[in-house]
Amino acid sequence: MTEKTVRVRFAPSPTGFLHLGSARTALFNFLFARKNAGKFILRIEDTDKERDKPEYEKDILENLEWLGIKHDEFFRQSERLEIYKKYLRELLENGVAYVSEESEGDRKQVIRFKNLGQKIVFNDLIKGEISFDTKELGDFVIAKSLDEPIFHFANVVDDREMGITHIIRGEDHISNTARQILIWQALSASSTDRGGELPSYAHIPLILAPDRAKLSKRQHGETVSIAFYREQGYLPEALVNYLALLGWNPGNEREIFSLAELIELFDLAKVQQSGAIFNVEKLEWLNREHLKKISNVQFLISNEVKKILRLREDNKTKEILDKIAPIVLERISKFGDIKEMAERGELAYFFQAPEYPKELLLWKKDKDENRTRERLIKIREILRGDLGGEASLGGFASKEIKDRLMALAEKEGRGEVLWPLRVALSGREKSPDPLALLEILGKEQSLIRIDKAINILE
RNA sequence: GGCCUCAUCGUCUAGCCUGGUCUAGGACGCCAGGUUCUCAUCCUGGAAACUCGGGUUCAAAUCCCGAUGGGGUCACCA
Repeated sequence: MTEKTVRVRFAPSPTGFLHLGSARTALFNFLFARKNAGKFILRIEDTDKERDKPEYEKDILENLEWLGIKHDEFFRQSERLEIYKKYLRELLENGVAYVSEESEGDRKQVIRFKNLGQKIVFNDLIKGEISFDTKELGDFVIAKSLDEPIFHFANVVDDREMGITHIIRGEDHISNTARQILIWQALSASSTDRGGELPSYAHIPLILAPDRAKLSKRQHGETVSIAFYREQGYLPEALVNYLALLGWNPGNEREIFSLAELIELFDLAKVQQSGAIFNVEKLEWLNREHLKKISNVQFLISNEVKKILRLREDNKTKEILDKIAPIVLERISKFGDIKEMAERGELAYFFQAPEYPKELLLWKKDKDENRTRERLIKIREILRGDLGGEASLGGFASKEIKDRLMALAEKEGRGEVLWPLRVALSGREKSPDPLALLEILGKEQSLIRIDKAINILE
């Protein structure tokens, strides 16, 4: 049996930014095409002169590319008006369509499809058998004029012309399917040049907002657009992974996938039948998982920190950036979180000595200023290498230094020693552990900050 | 409202087709405990679901019917 080459299309209209739902539709089409060694066609359905905007098309193209969803062929309906006109004429000549005089609407004449009102049954790859009685559709409009086809018509003509074998789209199109099949059949009967079997349909469930309604720009704002997540600093691979998992799963418990792995595993039969609520928390988790996987994550984090803190490019800065990148990685789920860290003051102290109130130095279980000061002095002695005259043993923040600090902490109480040390170094009640801080700041800077703390307690 | 469609933890889901192995598994989130002081990470544990009602059957989350509930769609938009 020779199977026809799989050809699928993603057909957005440039009336808005690429949003979560359409991106997932594009993704499923793309995965299906790649999995089956077929072609993925991108077709811009810009037949609505009033609402289409070039910047929306640009946004769709850019974000699809960002996600890694590459098309094999590209079309724009506004450039194919002659083709629709040809078919329109043909249907008119055959009496399948007719020019109708209108009393309502903004045209006095439109082209309507002569609907015989038959029953349409099709087998949806995801939903199963679906049947419609097309009687209630009436003679629907297929074009405003010979030069202005509307969606249903242009869409079907192109699916025929482009040899589409599988139509994978959102289930909000289910009710459009009946009239599109009607048009398809009419075209099949009248045109001589292109035959073509009716494509298979696969209507995928919708992505829902937390209120269970279909995601829409109007109701749910900018959080529905891909660009929004891109700006927040999510990884495209995480978004692709999450979108794929919304309504599809491989049938086992695995959840982390690269695009290549998704292509390998994708199967329409495993697509869900009911809508799925978009959950940012799971996306954030997935993004964290992907952050851990990408090789240049430390470099990217360093750059981001440098940019946000407006740091100079010197060796010392670079050294610190390299050291804090892993620490930042542990605390973010997306690159955008770095900015928030900076705003909360969780970054600046790495690069300049912090200001803090004296009370912060005091550990909750021992608020005595003198004892705290004495402990800091002991810490200073250890760091200087003043204790026992063995300063030459190892470098700064070496195992010896750490062992001594911990020995002191064991003796005096961990919180009693480590808390004031951390505050002295970071000026904050929440930070990485003080030993790590010592390593990042270096001997000189650490001692400056400890001296400062000792002075504050004087 | 008509038509179409769907229904397992709060959320994403496995299991359903080919009934028994399901006292229903995993993940996110949440809660508790642990890991050198705080935070983060990590580890361990925990709470949490088969919408309801009939039927078929020795046996139903799984098959059938109905109810209820959710969603979609009803343009000279796509």
